[in-house]
Amino acid sequence: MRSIINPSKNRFKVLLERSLRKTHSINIMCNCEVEYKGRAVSHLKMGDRVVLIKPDKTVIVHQPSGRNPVNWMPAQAHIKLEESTLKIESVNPREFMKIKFNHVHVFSSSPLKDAATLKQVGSEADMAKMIYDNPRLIGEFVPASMEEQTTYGFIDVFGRDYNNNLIIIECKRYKAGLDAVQQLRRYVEKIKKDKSKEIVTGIIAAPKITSNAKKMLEDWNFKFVKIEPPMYLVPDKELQKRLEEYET
Amino acid sequence: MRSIINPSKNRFKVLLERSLRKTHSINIMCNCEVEYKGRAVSHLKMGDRVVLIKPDKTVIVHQPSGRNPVNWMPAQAHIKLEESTLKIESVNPREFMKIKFNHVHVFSSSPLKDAATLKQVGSEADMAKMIYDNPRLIGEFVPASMEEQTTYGFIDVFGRDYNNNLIIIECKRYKAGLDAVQQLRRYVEKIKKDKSKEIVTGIIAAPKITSNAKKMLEDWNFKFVKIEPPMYLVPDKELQKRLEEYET
DNA sequence: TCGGATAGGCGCCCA
DNA sequence: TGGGCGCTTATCCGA
Repeated sequence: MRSIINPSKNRFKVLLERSLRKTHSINIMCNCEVEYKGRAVSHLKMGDRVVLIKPDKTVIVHQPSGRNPVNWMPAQAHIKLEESTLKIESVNPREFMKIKFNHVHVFSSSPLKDAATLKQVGSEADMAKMIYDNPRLIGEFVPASMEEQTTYGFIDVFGRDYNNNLIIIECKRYKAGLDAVQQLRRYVEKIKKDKSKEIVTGIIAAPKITSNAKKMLEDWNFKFVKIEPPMYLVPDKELQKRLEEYET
Repeated sequence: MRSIINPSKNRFKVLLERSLRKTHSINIMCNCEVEYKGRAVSHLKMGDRVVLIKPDKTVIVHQPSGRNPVNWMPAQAHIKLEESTLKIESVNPREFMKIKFNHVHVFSSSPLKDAATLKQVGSEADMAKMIYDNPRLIGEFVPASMEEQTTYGFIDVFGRDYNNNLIIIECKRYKAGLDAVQQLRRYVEKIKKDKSKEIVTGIIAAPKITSNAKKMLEDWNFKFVKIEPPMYLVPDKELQKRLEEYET
């Protein structure tokens, strides 16, 4: 575990090499320039950033605002330190990134251990399962299978109405757009053709749908069923109260 | 600028409060637990992580591997420190995240300043522009407009063949899949209807296309034209020149 | 704000 | 490995 403020260039190099060798997680607050070439080409001029290097060799560069990194390299890249100019170069078969450090404000590293995995509820798959287990949510629906395979994609929930006509349900955890309707349409057409059925009902199950998607849905005689994903927390009284407490 | 190894809980709290007040960028290597509730619900048990807090109040939690954060809160959230148990809670109108710190390995913060914005070449828009400026890439094509508007979406490049029939081009910077073909299909159908044209040619312009997308393309009598996005792994000098051009 | 679409998207799962 | 697709996607841009 190490943390150094304003290390000299030599010192920084030694620290970085040691931390990489020990596969520590590394955080560098610095002024730097970044160059990327591979799936696109980019250049980022001088500025202060946070550079994160993980034991798996993931490199992530964050500017002081925003949720997403401005530059990065995926895991398994090869990291090389350039002797003279205080650069690191991360390379994999299809791309590379160079970081040129002008000044290191803070260097810190630590041998982080983490065996935990995120437990999460509220995904589209959870939604599909909820519908499968509670077909009444859809109405006249007898579920048959989940994750039905088509060469044109996976059908979320598959079943029949009480007249034995096929029903295909596409779930969206938030708001269904044109792409969702197109997806559904692809499945419906594929199934109609493969199983030689005349009547196949397409249903979008989502908490919301965009205006245009609704229009397209109607053009194609599909249906929209408003369903909230399980555990989806809508802005509610409790949260509002909590917020008000903090707005002081 | 500050960096502290293994701060006591009280010390950590004081440091964090000061850094937040000064709107520094903050890095915390720690053992923690994370709870999230909002667009989904999640829990992450004890483990070592890197917590990044930016001046815009973005909070990002990274495990020691992988490119993506395991938990996060977008900018503009309200951050609160809980007195007794060494937690921070980040709240916005629709979600909140709690981080409970069991131990802080390293705390560091620094007033990072960064005015630079990423200059990048090789986007889909760059591709569309390239085609618009060099219609021969497509063949028999007279470009008419870029970013043509439909209620059902934006057409990348729009034009005509030598017989004055309409051509719609959908660009993809990497590999075109089923969704790309569906997108194209949506535009073609819309234009056919709106302009009462019989013949509208749909073209996918991309470096690659998936096998299934190719099949669907053929079903719909669309065409695939193999085109690389501009600046996709070109030599250094040229890149430098090109980047400079784009920066003007 | 809504709606549509891209992203160096990432990451997961399944054939 | 390729293909399809969800994601607390984020982010941008236009109406």
